[in-house]
This record gives sequence, C-alpha cells and structure tokens, in this order.
Amino acid sequence: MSVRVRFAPSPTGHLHVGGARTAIFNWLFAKHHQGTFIIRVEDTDQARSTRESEQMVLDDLRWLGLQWDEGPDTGGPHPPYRQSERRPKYDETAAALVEKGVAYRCYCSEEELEAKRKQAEADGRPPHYDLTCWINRRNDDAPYAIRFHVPEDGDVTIDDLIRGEVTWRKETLGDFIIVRSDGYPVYNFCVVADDHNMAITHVIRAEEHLTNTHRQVLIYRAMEWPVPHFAHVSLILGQDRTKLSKRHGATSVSAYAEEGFLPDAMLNYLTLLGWSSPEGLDVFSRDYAIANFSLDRVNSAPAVFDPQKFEWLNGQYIHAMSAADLAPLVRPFFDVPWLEEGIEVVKTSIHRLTEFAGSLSFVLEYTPPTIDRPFAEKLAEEVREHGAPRDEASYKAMTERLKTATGAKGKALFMPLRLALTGLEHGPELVRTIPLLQHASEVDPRVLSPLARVERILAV
RNA sequence: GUCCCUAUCGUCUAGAGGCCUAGGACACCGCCCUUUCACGGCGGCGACACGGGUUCGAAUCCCGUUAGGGACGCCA
Repeated sequence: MSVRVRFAPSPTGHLHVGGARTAIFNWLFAKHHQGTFIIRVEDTDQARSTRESEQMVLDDLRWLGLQWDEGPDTGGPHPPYRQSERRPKYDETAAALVEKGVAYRCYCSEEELEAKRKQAEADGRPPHYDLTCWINRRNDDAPYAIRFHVPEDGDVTIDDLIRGEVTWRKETLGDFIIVRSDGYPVYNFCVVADDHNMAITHVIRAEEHLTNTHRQVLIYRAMEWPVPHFAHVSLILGQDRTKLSKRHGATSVSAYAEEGFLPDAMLNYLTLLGWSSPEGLDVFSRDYAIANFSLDRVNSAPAVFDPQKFEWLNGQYIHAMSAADLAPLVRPFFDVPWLEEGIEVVKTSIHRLTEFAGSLSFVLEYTPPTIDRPFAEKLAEEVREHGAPRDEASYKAMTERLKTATGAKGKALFMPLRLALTGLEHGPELVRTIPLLQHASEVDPRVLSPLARVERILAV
C-alpha cells in the first residue's frame, strides 16, 4: 500500500518554524516512499481561521519548495481539503457513533462545566466530565453537544514510529466533546474522520498531539476503522528551552525569508533539527535528504533552535551559489546595475541576503578619508595617467608603479590605497574591489570612480 | 494536581552492551593562509543529569529521583 501523509495547518497566521518542520518531515517521508503529500486545512475554529491566513500558509509552504499532491487549491481524489467544508462527513460519523451508543447528547452549559472543572481542580481531582448526561441520557431538542464516552477500563497503546510504545489507562481520560452545541465538530474528532476518509497511512505531527492520540484511537476503535501509524515529532524550543514563540524573535517562515534566508537553507536547517543524516552530514541537498530520510533517525528529544548555526548554514548556501544565481534573490533587498559583480566580490563575507547592501555600501557611499597628502597626489597622478584598473592585470601593474612612485610597499602601501578608494579600513580584496568601483561608476551615476575619489581627497 | 514525553559538550547531534581515554557540526579560543575583513585549513576548550540495579562489561538495558516540556478545552 502506498504511503499517504498529510500536513494539517490551522490557518491562523503565518507558518511557524515548528509547523514548517512538521511539514518538511511529512514531505520528506512521502517523497522517500514515493507516496502522496497532502495539505488539509484545519479551519474548524471559525473564530480564528481566515482565508488570508490560509493563503499565507500555502505561500510559505511554496516558498520552502514543498509541493503537495493534494490540497485545497489543487484538489485531489478525497475533496474537499478544508475541514470547514467537510461537515457532512463529520455529521455522518457523529450520528454513527451516537447510533452505536458510544456517543451521547450532553446538555450541560459551558458555564456549568467551567464551574465543575474549577471545583474538581480545587478538590485535587482530575478535571474530567462528571458524566451527568451519560448517566441521565436524554434525547430532547434542548441545545446539546455530543460527547464521546470513554469506558473506565482497559488501556490504549500505540506504537509510535519515533517514540516506541506509549500506553494510557483509559481511566485517566474523561468523556470528551466531539460536536459543539452549535453543531460544529471539534478538531480531535475531525482529524480521525478525515484521516480515515482520506486514507492517510502515517500521521506525522507535533508532540503536543501525542496525548490526544489515545482519544483518537478510541474513535477509530468505535468506528472499527484501521488505525494509521503515528509518529510524534518533538517540539522546537527557544534558547530558554520553552516552546518557541514570538518572544524568541522571528518564528515565522516568512520572517526568515524577509531576513534574507534561503528556502534551501531553511529546509536543510529544520531537517537537521531532529533528524541526522546517516553519514553525519550537516549540509545536504534536497535530493540527499529525500533519498536518506527515515523516521527512525528522528530524535525524540526536543531541540533548541540555534540562530547562529542557521546563519552559518545559510552562509554555506550563499557561498556555494554563483553570483548569477544569487542576483535575482538579492534584488528585492538591494538593486543596483552592477549587482552581479558586486555579489561576486563580497559573497564570502555574507550569511544572509540582506547583508549585501551593507557589505557593498562603500560603492555607493564615500567619505574622503584623511590620508598622507603626497601619497594621494601620487595616486591621483597614477590614475590620471593610466586609468583605474579594470582587471587583475592592470591592478597588478598599478600597484607596481605605485610602489616605485611612493617607495611604500606591503601594508604601508595597501592600507592607504584601500582607505583612499573605499574610505574604509576593511573590505574585500582590492584586486577585485578597485575594478568593481571603476565598472560600477560607468553604469551607475551615483557611484564615484576611483579617480573621482582621489580628487575628492585632494579637494579637501 | 493527574497522565504522557524527554534527558550525551553552551547549542544541534553520532552512539542500538565491549569498536568510547565518547565522534562530528555551530559558537568560542589559538595558529596558518592573507596588504585588511571575510572565506578556507589546522589545533584547542568542552558532555554521557543523579542514585540504584542487571551484566565479566553500560552513554547504551531496568527501576527510582531530579529537571524540562506537553496534554488534561464546546482551541488546533
């Protein structure tokens, strides 16, 4: 039987890195097994779900390069792909459960339940439903929710693909709501119906769902449906070891995109957070990850998100790319006519796409430095006579002549030269920087040529 | 409170009883390369949470403690 997995985001904002990693693991697992990757939108929470958010999440997923085979926009053999549109299926299943006598109408009001929960907590009892409506079952038309009844004996065991066997005793559970009093079904119930109806074979999701799983298994059993395989991926933590959230800084995929991270680097880094390659590789391609991915190499311990390592990895991707490939990605952040050559010159010092602007600012901005006047005059003479270097050969020739003219060599020659032309003490190799300044000044009126720069110094 | 999950360098991890005086990566420190910065290369610092078992032998298996996290909702 072929593998079918799903990523089920709730459309309540941008995709977060935790969700992104869950999506990546699902995608990797599907690709590895030549299976089907499905997107199902879990929008049963009417109050928080929006179409705009759904679009954002889908865009984020696309940005990461995770293509889905079935989803709300692409369709597929088990439509619809939004829970809000699957009401008939849930109603049908809920009715079947009531018919079987495992689910019942609950007429308790939310206020009553809230009070009971508080009381139970105060008494040190588990905050479970007190079974009032199970004991006095009724069937009238007063407003009611539908509750699933959990028998108080036996236990539930799943064989989690990441954690191994996990067992719960049923008495630790209370009867839970499957359909709200407004008729809308609840998440824990919808997932089961959907995963079954969509023929999902492997449920790969975040650990926060682990303790929901026993409830879900009970529904599968009651419906006499086959139970899929489960794999619960640990959470991603912030530096303070609590669940990654907004106060840890950027947590949404789109925020990282805006900060100049590459989709490939993000996919690589997030994959590394929990999974390790059999060869111990840190930097690997998508194809490598697909070919080598398996759930048994996924770590069950939570992982702390490390922005420094992520940046390093992003740098690895940037360094490995050609200037021509990089240019279109850099343009949204920094657009100049001489971009490609500029990228080539500073590439190795960059970790994020947004840093190109800063690293290349010396091309656009120039403040005449204070340097030795005779040196500046000699330099001006050299450039007037021979023109500014346009390549490595003419650069070499220039520095040779300057050596003779100024009598300086080594650091004493190159530091004033660098300072004179860039206005800065640090920067990329002069052999590439000076030609860049010359070329840029020819295509961009804002850029001062090497000659114009020296003349500025002398004019002071 | 109850239940569940987790526990190897600061961080991500390798490790499926002897291959472990615990390996790799990021970060940090030093050296080299280099006219500067960066890249790169080499080296260093640095961990099996604690206590009991099991075993000839335990980072690896079992139990307990501690710590962290998650769930217990008419949220997902």
